[in-house]
Amino acid sequence: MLEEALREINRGAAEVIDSQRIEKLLRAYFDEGKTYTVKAGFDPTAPDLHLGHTVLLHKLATFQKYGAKIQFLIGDFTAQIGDPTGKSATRKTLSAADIIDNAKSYKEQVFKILDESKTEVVFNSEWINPLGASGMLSLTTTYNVARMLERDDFDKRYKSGTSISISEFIYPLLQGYDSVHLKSDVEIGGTDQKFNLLMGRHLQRAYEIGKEQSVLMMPILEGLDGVAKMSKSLNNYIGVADEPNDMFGKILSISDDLMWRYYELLSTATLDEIEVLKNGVADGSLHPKKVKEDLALEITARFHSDELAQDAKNEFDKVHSRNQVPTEMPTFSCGGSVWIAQALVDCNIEPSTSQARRDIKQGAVKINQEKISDIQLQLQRGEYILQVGKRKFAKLKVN
RNA sequence: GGUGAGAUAGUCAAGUGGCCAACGACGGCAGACUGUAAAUCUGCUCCCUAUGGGUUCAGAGGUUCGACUCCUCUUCUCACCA
Repeated sequence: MLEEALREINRGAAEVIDSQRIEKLLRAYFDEGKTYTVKAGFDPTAPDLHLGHTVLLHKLATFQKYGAKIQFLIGDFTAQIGDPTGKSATRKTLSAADIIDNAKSYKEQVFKILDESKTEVVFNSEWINPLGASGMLSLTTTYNVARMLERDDFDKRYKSGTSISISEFIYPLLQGYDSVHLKSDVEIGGTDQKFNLLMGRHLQRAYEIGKEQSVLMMPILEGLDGVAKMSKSLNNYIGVADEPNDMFGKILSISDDLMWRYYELLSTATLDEIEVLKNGVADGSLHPKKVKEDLALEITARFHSDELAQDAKNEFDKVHSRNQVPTEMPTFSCGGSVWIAQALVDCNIEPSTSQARRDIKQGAVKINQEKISDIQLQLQRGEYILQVGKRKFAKLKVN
């Protein structure tokens, strides 16, 4: 039991600092039922979560399974500064109203993964505000500029003469101070957070609270391309708010290699179960597509429902395996006869008539399932199902 | 503050008076093959009812029959010096 817990907790982790302490905490839980605390901080600046963000949530859920109380920290105070991690320029600050809004949408999503009864949601302004000038001052005496500048991002900016505001030096200190106040036993975060996470240990020592948190770092999840990190700006993400059909389709489109990565970091299947799947695929008794479908179903169901996930799968099979037309698609109408290229643009499935022409030439455009090749084609009165490529559909009524 | 280098399509990066809507790479889209896989191969990749036209190469002027390429100023980036 203890061994299994350890394996699941270390699953996918990039680095663990002071894992012996984690083992002790688990032992105390199994032997005496003692609980412990695991902290994870979230910056309420990004309200639209994607699966990359949920990697940490899953890890927290695993901890909950093994006796942890989660301190889900919303960095409402620190968000006013902006985490300098990985940034090459000073961030602009957020208004208090924005922060509250973002925090709210966070909570709606988070409990699809976490057990609410074992989670405490806390805001760090609660203890940072009362700190006052003197509290802040004594916090700054625990560290020095030279060591702060050891950080890669600060170092680069310093050397290149890019501005670093003093408040950005304060950020890691405050994040670390959160751990002092919360007396966290463990803190988890992404590998990019290493410096800030270690600051928690440093400050817990400096403030002599009698423990030093263990730190568990999770890797940054790769996006749909399997190479770059998942991010909205790279448009290789799966948003937790994506429609079931999109979510299912996106997951099924990842490569088989990446699928295992997603299993490791995003599935609730145990390591043993995953091992069985891997062996099955390796010896040919399991089709990789089936395995991927199960993953897509699991994840889609988590953010929607079993039923909607199943619907998404059926829809997917219909459109892609049986080459039929989707049940629902955006519908447009227009009057008179329409030039096909213009119609495709009007239905939002082509960005320009130039692009539409190219696609028609390449045989990528279908009307009512029939490939067309005539660029000059005029659509007369009637109802048409327009299709570009494999996944762009629209219905057009010409009156 | 001084000197030098540079700003080109989604990104990187050629082009240094006409052959440039602009080489190439990546990305993206599409086709073939499939499991909507991945890998691979092929085509396309500013806009416009198009064997033609229009707007582009940081911005504003200028030289020229003609400029992304030359000149002037502006803005911004980078390197070295102080």
